Amino acid sequence: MIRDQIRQIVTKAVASAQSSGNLPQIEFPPVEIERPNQPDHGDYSSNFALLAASAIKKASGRKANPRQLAQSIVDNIPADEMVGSVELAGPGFINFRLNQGWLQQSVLSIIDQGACFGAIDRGKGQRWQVEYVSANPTGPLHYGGGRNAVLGDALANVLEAAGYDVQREFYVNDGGSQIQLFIESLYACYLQLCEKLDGAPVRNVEIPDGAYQGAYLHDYARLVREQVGDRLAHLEPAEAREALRDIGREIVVTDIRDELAAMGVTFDRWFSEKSLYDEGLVDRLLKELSEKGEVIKRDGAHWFLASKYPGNEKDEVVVRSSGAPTYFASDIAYHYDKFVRRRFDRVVNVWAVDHQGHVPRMGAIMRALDLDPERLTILLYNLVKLIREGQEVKMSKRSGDFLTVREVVEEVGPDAMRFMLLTTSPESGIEFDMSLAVQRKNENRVFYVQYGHARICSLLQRAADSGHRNPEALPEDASEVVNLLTDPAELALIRRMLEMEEQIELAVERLSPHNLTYYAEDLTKTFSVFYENCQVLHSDVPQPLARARLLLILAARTALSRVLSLMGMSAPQEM
RNA sequence: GCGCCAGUAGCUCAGUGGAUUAGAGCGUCGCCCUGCGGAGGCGAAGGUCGCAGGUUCGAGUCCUGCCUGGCGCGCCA
Repeated sequence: MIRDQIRQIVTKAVASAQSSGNLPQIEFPPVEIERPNQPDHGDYSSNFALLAASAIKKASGRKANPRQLAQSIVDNIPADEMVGSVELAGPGFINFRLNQGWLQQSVLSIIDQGACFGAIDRGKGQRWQVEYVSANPTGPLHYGGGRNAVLGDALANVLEAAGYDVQREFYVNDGGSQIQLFIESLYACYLQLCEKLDGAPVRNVEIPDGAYQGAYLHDYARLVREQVGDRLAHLEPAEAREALRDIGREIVVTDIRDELAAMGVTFDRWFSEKSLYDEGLVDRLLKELSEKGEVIKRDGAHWFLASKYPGNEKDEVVVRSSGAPTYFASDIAYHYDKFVRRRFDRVVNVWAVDHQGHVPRMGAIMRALDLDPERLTILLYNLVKLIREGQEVKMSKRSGDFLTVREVVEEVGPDAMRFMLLTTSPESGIEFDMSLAVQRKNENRVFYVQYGHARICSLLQRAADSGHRNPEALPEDASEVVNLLTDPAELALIRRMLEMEEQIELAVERLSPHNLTYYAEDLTKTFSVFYENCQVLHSDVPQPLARARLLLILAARTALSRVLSLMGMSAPQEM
């Protein structure tokens, strides 16, 4: 990465300045390289001399002049093909400018990297898991789950680009009371349907409090009937429910899977909570934790003594006095499975902010299992407010009448949905304006970016039609040709594209890929300026320059489609 | 009451490894089409970065207190 290389250069220069006696032999803070806001300040800049001055003052009590320190560092920076100039500026900043020839050649490197452009090796093959969505399998996804899906998926993409070995997982809560309630609700619905259509026996099934009652249940009931006819209506209720458990689970999980697939989100594994009970892992771990004194019996229930761990104020029930385990019991087994059995180095769980209360106790689980809590990160995201025609779209949760992910995707399209739900940092709320998302106008940022890509494709197509050879098969003189790219707009575009690695690193470092949406816009904007200033296919443009510019826009297409794919969006050839 | 998060331009939001003059998009007001997709480009106006202290040579960024809004504090998930 460019910034790392600059950091290396400065670090080495500091070391040689120290050994030649121009800098004192004290412990200096690590060299930081930043990107200045002002173009005048170069492409990269280091404030090291300012930090060094205060370090010297602290160590020796002597005042040091940061400008002089900077000068002795600059004096020790050797020539480098990547660096065009090194300047000393202001109170002691060291500003770097990239070499023009090096920038020009990097166009070829971008084309060469293709779909992998910007990949870095930060992860070094570490095994990470991103667990996201994990909505209760009791109905279609609430639109809010769309943000979870987009965030988790983009995060997984960006982690892969940064060299991590990533597994994407959906945890299916099919072991608890909610799925039970769902099955009973579905059973009641199914009985009504069979009674009506098949004249099946009338059964008075008790519908429990809080039963699910959304309209989708009727659709599911129809699916059940298509599969097994009215057979279940003739069984004893207990038997029927047992049979319906698997069928109902399969129907709802398939529904959720299809919804997510419609927005381009897929998983490597759908992990069943129930399987943790079936194989006895939950019981085993509860027993072990009891033996270790982490779980005790009190007031008829079994409690995990979370309060002895930092950040936890209360203990947590793992088995109710009724004998039914809570979700917390399976959470213990689930995380044991993730870290001990499957040996993930790190796990990120993506949760909506209303689950924030559970975060501390996850840390307690990790400690109780003798695992480093740092290996588990809970990524919380804020809620989504849907706006349509300037009005908030109100939901009635009581009747199960809410907008689903599927409906939002159908209304605005998967790309607009993904982009919009990715634009803010996770901890900020989102006002998702659906009316805006469908507008084919420039105030819609999604269209702006995709339009840029389509424009590039159109240009390349025109070039091919007018007899230019395909620039993707790099001509032999390519490295000479790109030296013709000297227009400020051309160089600005190259610089912008070269930010890709840093953007990927940033998204990974903060575990929040929203910066990609801004980068995509900047990239598109920089291309548009080039497009406005520099003709490609025009009789006035000499052949060699036209060829150079075709290589440049091919690189731009590579970069733009890369960032779109990291966000999980399509890169349309035409619109 | 306690905890977490947010408060930056008219609107929606970036920026939170402290650093040279605080950004973008939209909106508003001006420009630019006998040129590759005008779904574009250029420019202007617009901000005491919630308030008050503190640390620092330097704070939107770190610390403390307060105000406002959202969320969370069950043998629910």
